[in-house]
Amino acid sequence: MTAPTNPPHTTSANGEHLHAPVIDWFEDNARDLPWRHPDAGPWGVMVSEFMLQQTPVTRVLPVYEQWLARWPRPADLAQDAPGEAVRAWGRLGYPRRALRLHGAATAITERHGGDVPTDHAQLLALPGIGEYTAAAVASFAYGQRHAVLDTNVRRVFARAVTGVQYPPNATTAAERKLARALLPPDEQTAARWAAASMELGALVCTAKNETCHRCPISAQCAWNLAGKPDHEGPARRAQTYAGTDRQVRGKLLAVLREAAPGTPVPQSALDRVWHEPVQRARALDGLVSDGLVEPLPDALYQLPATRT
DNA sequence: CAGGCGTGGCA
DNA sequence: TTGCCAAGCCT
Repeated sequence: MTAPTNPPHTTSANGEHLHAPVIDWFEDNARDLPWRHPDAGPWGVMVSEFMLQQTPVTRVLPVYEQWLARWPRPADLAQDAPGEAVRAWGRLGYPRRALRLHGAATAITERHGGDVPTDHAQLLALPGIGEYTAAAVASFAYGQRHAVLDTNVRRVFARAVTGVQYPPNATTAAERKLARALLPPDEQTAARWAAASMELGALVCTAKNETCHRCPISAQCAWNLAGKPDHEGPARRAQTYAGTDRQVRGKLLAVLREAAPGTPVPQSALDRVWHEPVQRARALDGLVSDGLVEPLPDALYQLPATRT
């Protein structure tokens, strides 16, 4: 008994047995995404993170390329009207992200000399950047050691470590604690681990139709070893869309996006997108109060031209 | 902290 | 066809 083998209940405490296989797998299987290129820079990483919030990679790719070509630095975006950001956002969805990205670019220009801040707390203070995005930018763009806990990583941890099919609906303190505990001590390794564990969740350990035979840690996965039991408990509440204000907002904004810059749209054109006047008015009011639409005299509307 | 917030692809 | 899902944030 000279070799100090770990007691079984502590072998996964720090995740050492997971780091190397997942990172090695990542070396061979990472997608070649533009924001992973060195020339993308922190701004490219940040733009990609905004766009990837709840939106699939395939839809982000073309918009990302156009965005970076048009606004290669934060100051370039800050100089333009917020409505131009909303217009360029296209059909990515959740257009308030475009407004917040514009606001973040403005703050970076005014407060950080035009450079994406390196500090997690300063990133977190920017509009549209929450716990996940702050950690992602700090880790992916600057190689720092942070727990990057997105839906992919949460699912990987739920299965590999906790042994359940799906993580809780909302991120828990226990998950954050686990993510920190699993973080490799070395900064550079931690950054690789963050990207690798996320990619594993995106490509192999997916929500549906996971492909465990391609997983580098299937032999150590608690969920797999338990026979992949089905999720217990209430299903995630399905998000409805048809007939909601969200759908009406989307239709209204689509009309305004398609109008040429500097060409306001008459209310009558907006009225055609939805038959029910009360909901239509409520949706338009919501867009205005969100700053996504700017009302003008004479019942005209446009994407926001004034910087705030 | 539960709910609001877009959009499109796929099974 | 309908339901589910996709690198969250904000209030």
